[in-house]
Amino acid sequence: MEELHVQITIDPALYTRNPETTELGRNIVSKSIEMIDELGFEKFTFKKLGVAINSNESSIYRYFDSKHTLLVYLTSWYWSWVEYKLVFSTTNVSNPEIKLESALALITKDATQDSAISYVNEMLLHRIIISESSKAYHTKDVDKENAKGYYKTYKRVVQRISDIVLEINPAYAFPHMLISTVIEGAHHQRYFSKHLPALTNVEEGLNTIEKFYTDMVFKAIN
Amino acid sequence: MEELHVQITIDPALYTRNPETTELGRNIVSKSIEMIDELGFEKFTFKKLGVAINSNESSIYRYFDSKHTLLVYLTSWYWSWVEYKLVFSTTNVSNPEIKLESALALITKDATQDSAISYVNEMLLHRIIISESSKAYHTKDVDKENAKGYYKTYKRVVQRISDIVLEINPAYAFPHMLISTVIEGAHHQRYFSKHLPALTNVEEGLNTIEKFYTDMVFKAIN
DNA sequence: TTTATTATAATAGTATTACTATCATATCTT
DNA sequence: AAGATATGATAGTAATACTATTATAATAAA
Repeated sequence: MEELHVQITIDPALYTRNPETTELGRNIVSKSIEMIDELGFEKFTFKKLGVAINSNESSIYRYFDSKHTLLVYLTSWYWSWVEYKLVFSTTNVSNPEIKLESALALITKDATQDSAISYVNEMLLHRIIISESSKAYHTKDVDKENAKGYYKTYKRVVQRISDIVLEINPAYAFPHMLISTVIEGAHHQRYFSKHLPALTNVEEGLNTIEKFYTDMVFKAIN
Repeated sequence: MEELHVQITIDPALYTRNPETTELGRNIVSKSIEMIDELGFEKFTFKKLGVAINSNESSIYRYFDSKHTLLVYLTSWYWSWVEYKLVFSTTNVSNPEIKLESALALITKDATQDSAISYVNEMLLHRIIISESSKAYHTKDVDKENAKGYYKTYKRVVQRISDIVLEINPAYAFPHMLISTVIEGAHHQRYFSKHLPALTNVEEGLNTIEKFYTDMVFKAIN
């Protein structure tokens, strides 16, 4: 994929100062992605991040009011980016089967190097989504946060792909279930293939995950 | 389900003193299930647990060497219990399709009140599994912990159901992927239906989750 | 029954975390 | 050059996830 002019808009509820607009903000986002990938979310702290970017813990708190909202911000960023690619690859495609196929490829494929936005390493971000993103909504505060719109980009992506499913089969009753199963499933399988291979049947270099879920979806909706 | 004599054996790697064998141990397990369900895993602490059971934080540490291993212990307990029910409901059934159907019902159905073991509230435990269990293996130490056998009960359940799949279709290439997708998917859908309904299509009292995944599995393997 | 063993309780302590508050300084705008 | 705003530095707090030590209570062995 070439250098694209992507406009990724994140809900202001997810930050106190918009990190896109300043050097420090972009450093925070950029380095936090690297560090969460490296340390895992639990061992990642704003203090360590401050040291790593030669800034101060207190300055980071001016952008994000908690470690948790930063994680939600990053997942939201990821889904915005997926949404952008989804729209890009499906508009002007009239055949809904083909649209669905590229949508499924997008959500099940392994991360590829991208450089749509200079300060975000999309490959690392994808890895974070796989190993850490479920922590974003497995909180006691989900309902409150959902009401504030924290997860709406994710929901919108699911909605868009569900709509393609309905174009193919308007009578299909479970499009959202099906698509969220594929999304979460693809993440799990990729995680399992690396860490708990007994739970999967992934073979290197064969696109097993993509094929498995594409097959599953088309069988389910017909 | 009636009162059953269930023998649930947990790997000694998951505790330092076996909680089954003492009153205090059983209290720890019992109350921790209630408290994790109520507070969520993050806000649950050994100190609060100590207060709740009129015991001391330090005493709890003699049974479990961390909050994290307690969670792994509980998930292992859950999978042992599922395994027991699985074996119970599938042995002496010759038709593999029927076996698979009851296996799928077991892993996708809503929690029912059970009382196989007095000090474990299986319904609450099931709720914990749905909202917290993914935190058990989404750690930077997965590989180390997997090597120690922390997740083997879960893997064994997946293996057993995969074997039934292979009885039906010996040529099917992705049984583990399929079954772990169903297990994780069913948990997610149940969580989504409660907290993020835009991601699902569950309707009250219609067994949507069970039907959806049963249909999915049989379509996938044929 | 005394003794030895073991389990539990009580207390204290530690490094770290996830913040908040305050104030000084640097930078940018008007 | 003045005012506004962003950042940095420092300090502080309550809580967390433990560890270590010592005392006491309950149980088992001699």
